[in-house]
Amino acid sequence: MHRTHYADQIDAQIIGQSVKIAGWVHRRRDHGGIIFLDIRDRTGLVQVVVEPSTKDLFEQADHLRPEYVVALAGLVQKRPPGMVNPELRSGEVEILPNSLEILAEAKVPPFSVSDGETVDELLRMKYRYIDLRRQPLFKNFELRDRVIWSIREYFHKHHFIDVETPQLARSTPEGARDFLVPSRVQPGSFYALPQSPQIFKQLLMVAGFDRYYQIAKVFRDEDLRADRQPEFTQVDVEMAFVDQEDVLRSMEAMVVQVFHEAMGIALAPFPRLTWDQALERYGSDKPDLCAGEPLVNVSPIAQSKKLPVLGSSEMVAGVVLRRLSPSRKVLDELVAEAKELGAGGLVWMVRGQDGLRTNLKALGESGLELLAKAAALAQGDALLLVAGDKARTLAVAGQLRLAAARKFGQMESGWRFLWVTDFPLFEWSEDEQRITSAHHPFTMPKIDNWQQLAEDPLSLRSQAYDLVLNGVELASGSVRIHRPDWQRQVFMVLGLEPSEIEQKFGFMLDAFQYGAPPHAGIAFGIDRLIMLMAGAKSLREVIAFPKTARGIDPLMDAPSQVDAKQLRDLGLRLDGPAL
RNA sequence: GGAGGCGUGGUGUAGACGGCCUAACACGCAUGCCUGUCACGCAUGAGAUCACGGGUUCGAAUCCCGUCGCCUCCGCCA
Repeated sequence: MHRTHYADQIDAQIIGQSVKIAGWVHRRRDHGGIIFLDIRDRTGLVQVVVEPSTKDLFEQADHLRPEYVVALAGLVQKRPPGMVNPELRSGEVEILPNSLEILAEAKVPPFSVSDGETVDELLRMKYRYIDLRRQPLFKNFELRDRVIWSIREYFHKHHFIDVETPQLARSTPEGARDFLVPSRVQPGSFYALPQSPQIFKQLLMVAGFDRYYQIAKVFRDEDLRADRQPEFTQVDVEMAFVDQEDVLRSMEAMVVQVFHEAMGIALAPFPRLTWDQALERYGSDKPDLCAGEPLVNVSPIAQSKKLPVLGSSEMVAGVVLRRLSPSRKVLDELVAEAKELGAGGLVWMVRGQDGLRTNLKALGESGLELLAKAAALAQGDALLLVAGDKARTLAVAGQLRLAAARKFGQMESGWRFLWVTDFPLFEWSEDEQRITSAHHPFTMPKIDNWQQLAEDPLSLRSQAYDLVLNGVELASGSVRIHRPDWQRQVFMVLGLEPSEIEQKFGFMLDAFQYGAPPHAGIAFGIDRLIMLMAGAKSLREVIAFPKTARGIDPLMDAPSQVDAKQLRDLGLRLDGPAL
């Protein structure tokens, strides 16, 4: 072994001991007559002093450069009085070496490991192994490890069984675009990389596994975002003989444990909203509770009092700004922002020292007072009103609420979890001109009898639920359909032909005929959770080797072209601009 | 597919009003000096087709057009 101690184990406790350490040269401070080396390993730094009396060592130390890999043995000694560095965990001591071995030399790195300077992200990704040496990035992976460890511990403790499911699966309709893998053995056929282990885990329930979890890599061939990578990791869970309440409770307990164990944070119980409530109050199905109070629905007042302009709208939703006394200029900016978000306009009112100011005088004294009262406007408060059809108005008001909170620096910090339940079962796809599943086609409807399903499918709610943290969707799940006849009915509503159902889902319906227990599950986007816990702005900060916004891995230079023989083996011929 | 931002030595930035740019500053790098530093200090030096291509102009890092790359957002993401 090259090492007996890590840097963070070198401290005043072991003064006088001989130790061996190994790591990278972080910095060298050469005073001519004496050389200081900061040796770095993943735990931190330790200072090494090389004195000219040890001539060989001194000459070697003279040759060292940043990022050289070294191993050295020496004596831990107390630093001279006044020379303590309180910034370092090992700052009370230093190592006086008696041997020093250069294990590897290093080119000057393309960017500094030690200075913490912001570096172009493409360069960081190309030299990811160097970026990962930098403390801020490495810390994210320590956190990630603690989180994953805690998750596994929770599931193991609660009798869940970790099962791996195939990465080479079949393409299924619905959902995101699949990554396809051509089969050599079956020319002309393709596997699909899983968008989730959904069907497999349901089959495991049929198999009687009862409680399953997996930390699973999943793949979606869609455009990337700061919080979306083409491959990412899910904590995938499924439980048999449970209802929605059981899943929510168990998963909430899991998240509470993770925050406690990985970060020492005690979370409050998670509030819950139905999907309808979330939309009505926050204009979003993933409300950010950090962004101040809910929207105010003043439609009833506007309509019953037949207020000018607003009274004829289906929905009038208000964003309340407390104690900001916004200036005319700021209000004009908000009007512009609202229009950018898709509002026809924005009505504002501010309660100043001498009454209510507004950009819609037609409301009159009494109209203004009514609205101001509904929003409980005190002096300095402002109310921003968006009006129009319900869906659009709520969406715009919801975004305006977030934009305003950010603009005025009123985003609270904290961990504001929220369960959103009772999602719609279906939605109408304008694109495809057909009904699609809001969650996925295996979701149990919230209905009293199955006659309802075909009557007005778009009005139905489902036993589906999301976990939201600070406005970010963290997990999504549902109670599943476990009866083949019910499942068939849902497929029919989705417009699948019976032959198509047999071909694409026959195996699943078949399985359900052999005794399928009622079951429910959920999947967490674990990268997103860790991103939020780490305070990072992008998933790339918590994934070791991520891809750029255009799906490129600049380190390996993937994806790449392949040679003709590979294509021939697969029975593929390229067509189009790639050639 | 669409919109916006950015691209200047190895790194981070300044320069953007066209001529003061023969491109500046900090860090890094090289060489030398220095026995208590910890972002060591001091001195000297090397290092840039100003992303690429075209245009306007007597003259372009700077203005215009196009291309490429990175980032953000919309679409897309059951």
